[in-house]
Amino acid sequence: MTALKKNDGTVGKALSLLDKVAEFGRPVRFSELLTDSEYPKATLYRLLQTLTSQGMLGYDNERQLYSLGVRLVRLAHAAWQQSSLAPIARPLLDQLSLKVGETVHLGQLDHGQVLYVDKRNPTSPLAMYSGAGKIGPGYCTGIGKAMLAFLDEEQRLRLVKQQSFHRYTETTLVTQEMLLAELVEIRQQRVAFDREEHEANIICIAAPILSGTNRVLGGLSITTSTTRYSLSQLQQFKADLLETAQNIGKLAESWHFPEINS
Amino acid sequence: MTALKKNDGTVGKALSLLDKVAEFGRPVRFSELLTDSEYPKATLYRLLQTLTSQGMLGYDNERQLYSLGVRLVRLAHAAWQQSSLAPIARPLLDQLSLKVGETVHLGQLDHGQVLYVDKRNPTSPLAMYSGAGKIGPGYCTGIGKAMLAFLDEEQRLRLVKQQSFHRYTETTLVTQEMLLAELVEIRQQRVAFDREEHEANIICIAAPILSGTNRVLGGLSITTSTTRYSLSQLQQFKADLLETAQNIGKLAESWHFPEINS
DNA sequence: AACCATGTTTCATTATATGGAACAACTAAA
DNA sequence: TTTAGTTGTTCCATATAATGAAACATGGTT
Repeated sequence: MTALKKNDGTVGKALSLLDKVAEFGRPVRFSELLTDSEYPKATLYRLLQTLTSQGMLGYDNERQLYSLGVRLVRLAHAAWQQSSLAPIARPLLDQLSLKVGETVHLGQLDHGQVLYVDKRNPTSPLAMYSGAGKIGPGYCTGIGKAMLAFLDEEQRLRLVKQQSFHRYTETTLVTQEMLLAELVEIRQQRVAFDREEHEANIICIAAPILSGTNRVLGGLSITTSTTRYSLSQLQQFKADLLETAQNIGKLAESWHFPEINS
Repeated sequence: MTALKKNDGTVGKALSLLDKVAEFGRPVRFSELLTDSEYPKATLYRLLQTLTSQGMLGYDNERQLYSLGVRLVRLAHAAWQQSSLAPIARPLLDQLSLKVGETVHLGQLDHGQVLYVDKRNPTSPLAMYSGAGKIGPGYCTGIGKAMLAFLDEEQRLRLVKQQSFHRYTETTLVTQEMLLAELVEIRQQRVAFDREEHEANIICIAAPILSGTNRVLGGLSITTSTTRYSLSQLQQFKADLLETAQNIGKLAESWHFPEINS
């Protein structure tokens, strides 16, 4: 699941622990971490101590539970602002969502998966963080396939091999071959569809966001349900979707950072 | 500014680099980091390599710029969900904001500063992340003072000493003594006021969120401007504020984590 | 009182990080 | 074209920090 785990010394080990804690999805005991840890007790213990003292983990003394620390929230705010497409794309997302009246997602590639960095839901405005930071599979979401399709061949093959191919629904693509064939199709059409591949009744149309040099920067999708639109009816959004995606790409491209005074 | 920097070995150094990059607020060059770095070139270089390969930093090859990585956004989503008050408090914030018709903030303590983890703005529903993750000073915000006031004496003194006491406005409390005196008052009244101490024309009433054992879990505030309410009129929110804060505390307390099967 | 599970500390050994200096690659000036 | 000046990358002997087996606490259970 977690892509590469090359050895980056102590720092790598410490950071992998953060993922471990995140995986649990709840505060976790030392012993729980120990059981499926590759490190011996003392080592694990000191790593946790370090991370805790650094504020990357929180520790509840009474209950002896480790959880992800608030420092992460602070850092992520900065990360989101300075290195995601979200701040740039914000007004364009607003516009698109308003125009089509459906849910709009903005995503980026992260280790072959889709990291959602922003979302607009025209019916119910949502509280913050409810969408950003979530991840989804690359091989069975519209944004994921759109981004994979437009990578250069080497990267594309590498990331396709990394996919876990879990069969979520009947239409999920479950082999590398099926996915690769679909990606060819997507490159031709310039849009990807999610045909209830990840969740029943949920469909979407998605496009990649490309830089001037055709590097994949992210992906954009319009999501709806089969009770509202048929797959073929989604085609009607294609023009608006492509236009917005292209505009975001342009904006990101021209986003040269202020003065770099050395 | 950055509170404690005890030596936590290599991991500590690496993490402090993340803060450095975050401080810049924009993608940054190697040489920029080098100039105000306490580490020699080679060391800094390898730390950056490690962090980049770990996805904690992103690197733009063409422009040679480091930025905070997407992995942080993913981790932070988990952190926010599992270790902040926000998910628990969400419905109560909605309720309070709706009832009083003013902006509501939810914050937690982070190294003597206020880390805002959620926010409700009744007039303009905001996009995600626009508020969560931001930090504010502890000594001149309502939530900050409310939380400081209810810490045990040892912690309170320690954190008060850490404050930087910058004079934002005429009413900012700029000495430890003034702040400590104010904190006594706050403990008596059970609410704190921000009397335009951080920003002109912005006032708020705030209360701490306490556990059953009176540990400070966070703080809650109702913010408005002097054009809409006077300071004394803010009193009218006191009952609702205290009730909500208490309910959040209770909820958090009873939030015992599912099964901890070893 | 004896036992067991969980968490913490010690310390000799080993592996890793360190940083001065050399090396590239690229620009700007001579 | 040469020379000097940036900025980024690699080397390698040394110093430092991480390691982990085992001993030690601590608290709960029979």
